[in-house]
Amino acid sequence: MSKLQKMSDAEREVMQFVWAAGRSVSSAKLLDDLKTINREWKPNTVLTFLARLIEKGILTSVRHGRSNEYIPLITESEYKQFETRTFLNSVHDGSVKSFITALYEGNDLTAEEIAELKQWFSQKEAEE
Amino acid sequence: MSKLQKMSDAEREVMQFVWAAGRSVSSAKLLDDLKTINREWKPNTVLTFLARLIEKGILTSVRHGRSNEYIPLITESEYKQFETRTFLNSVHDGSVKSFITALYEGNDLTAEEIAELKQWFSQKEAEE
DNA sequence: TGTCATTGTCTACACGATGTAGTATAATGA
DNA sequence: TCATTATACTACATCGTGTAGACAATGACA
Repeated sequence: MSKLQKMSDAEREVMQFVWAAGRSVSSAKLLDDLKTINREWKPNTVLTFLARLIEKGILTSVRHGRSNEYIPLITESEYKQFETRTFLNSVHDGSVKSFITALYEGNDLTAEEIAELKQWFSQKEAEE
Repeated sequence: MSKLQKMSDAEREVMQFVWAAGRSVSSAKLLDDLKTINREWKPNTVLTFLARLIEKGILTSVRHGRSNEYIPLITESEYKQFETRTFLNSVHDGSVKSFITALYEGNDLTAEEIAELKQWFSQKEAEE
């Protein structure tokens, strides 16, 4: 419940798999999927993460027989929006330009990225 | 010392005043400046933040008589670069476009911002 | 030159988040 | 009904953070 809070790193890793699984996912499948990356998490550990994701307003679950089905309450994209806006406000006073400038000054923008973004902005502006 | 770590919120507030003060600043002036915003920090509390900023590789100090002079080791701009890059990697897999897209989809970009950024990119591209 | 006031460093502590997982409980199928 | 099994509850150490007291060093002044 409550307002939508930030995920921890481990929670984020788990959520990535939930989102990847589609509309909903059983814990069995999730546990299984998680084995593919070799995180040595005990099942209970993952269940704790899931419980916390529920507390944080990111997930919900429905009982299905004796196991749970987990269902995202928000999309990955929505979550990224949330994190992005929060970050922008705290570090860049809400200014996207300050953000871009920071990257540019750190030589963190390649010519390709610049071109790609320029393109993107032109298109969006045209759409207005 | 060490690698340059993230500041906490309170540390960030203090650092803002250090940066604003110019090349270096005495604790006396800093304490004084901080009084202007009404943070009810005891002097020792601020001193703790300063000590931690030193540990985190963001500040250094020189003894000057019986008081300290605090000197930033990095500029505000450099620090923002660091935070920005870290954030981009953790939330957007390093992709600036993913970042911009998130803002756009959240309706967090005004037409003005788009225009401004488009402009900015055109110019940068031209400079290449 | 010894004492005091000032400023800094060290130490402490409570609280919340996080990673980690054991134990208790409830539901199901045999 | 009872063993199985997946979930919920509880625990706990560690770390970051805000907060600040106690103790130490050092100039300044009598």
